[in-house]
Amino acid sequence: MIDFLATRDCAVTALEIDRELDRVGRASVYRTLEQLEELGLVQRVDLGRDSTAFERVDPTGHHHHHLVCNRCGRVLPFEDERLESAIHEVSAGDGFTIEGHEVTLRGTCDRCA
Amino acid sequence: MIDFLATRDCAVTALEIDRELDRVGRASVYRTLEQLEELGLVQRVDLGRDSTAFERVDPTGHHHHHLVCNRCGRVLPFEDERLESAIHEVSAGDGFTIEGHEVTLRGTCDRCA
DNA sequence: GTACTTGCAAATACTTTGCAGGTAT
DNA sequence: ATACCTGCAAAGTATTTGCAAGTAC
Repeated sequence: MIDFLATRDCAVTALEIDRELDRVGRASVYRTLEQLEELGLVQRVDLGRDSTAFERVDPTGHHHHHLVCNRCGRVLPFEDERLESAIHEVSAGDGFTIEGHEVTLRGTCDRCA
Repeated sequence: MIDFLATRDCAVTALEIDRELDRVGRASVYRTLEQLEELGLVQRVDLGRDSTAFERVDPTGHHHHHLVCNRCGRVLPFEDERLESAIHEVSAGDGFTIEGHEVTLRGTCDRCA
């Protein structure tokens, strides 16, 4: 299963993994994802679909965000340097310590337009 | 229930609404939220908690994003003009038409620090 | 009356947990 | 044998749907 996740750069849901890997039970999928998340190798991304998606964390710190199609649910990755720096300069104030961020853009993809 | 939502500026989950309003059944809460969402009066916000949260949409177009505490799950609103403009300039390319966006910052709140 | 809305209960979907059996040391 | 990992099945939680009863017109 680890190998399978390694082949996917972008978000995959727990059920997708379970569906594609016949030899692995659902329980193990969830348990493994939980462990990988604790180790910081995998990250939970909430895309508003029926089930939660996960994706591997790039060890170089490089990361992307997601475009989600409102019609078909397709998820596409994107990157934007300006957006990243704007986020890093957000001062939350109030003693809130920011540790991570997540950006989701919603709209209509080329196939559904 | 509409009145109840009107009093809350920031994200509330369907179950919180159900819990606080004794006279209203769960089913009606979900059905009403669905209708309000279609009318554009309420917006679904996915904060990675167990259940999906909703919040009312400000008719002036003014809106905020969320800080979510990784330890206690508390949700705080924030706004940032620079962040908004950076998002509006993201060109998705690939024929993807952006209709909305959602930003979630995760970290530790003052109470949990 | 008809049309629409409600709440309850049942159904469905996703996720977690208990447990028995298997593997590795 | 002990410690750990697995899958299955059962339990738990969130959400949706069917339906009968209630309200509005």
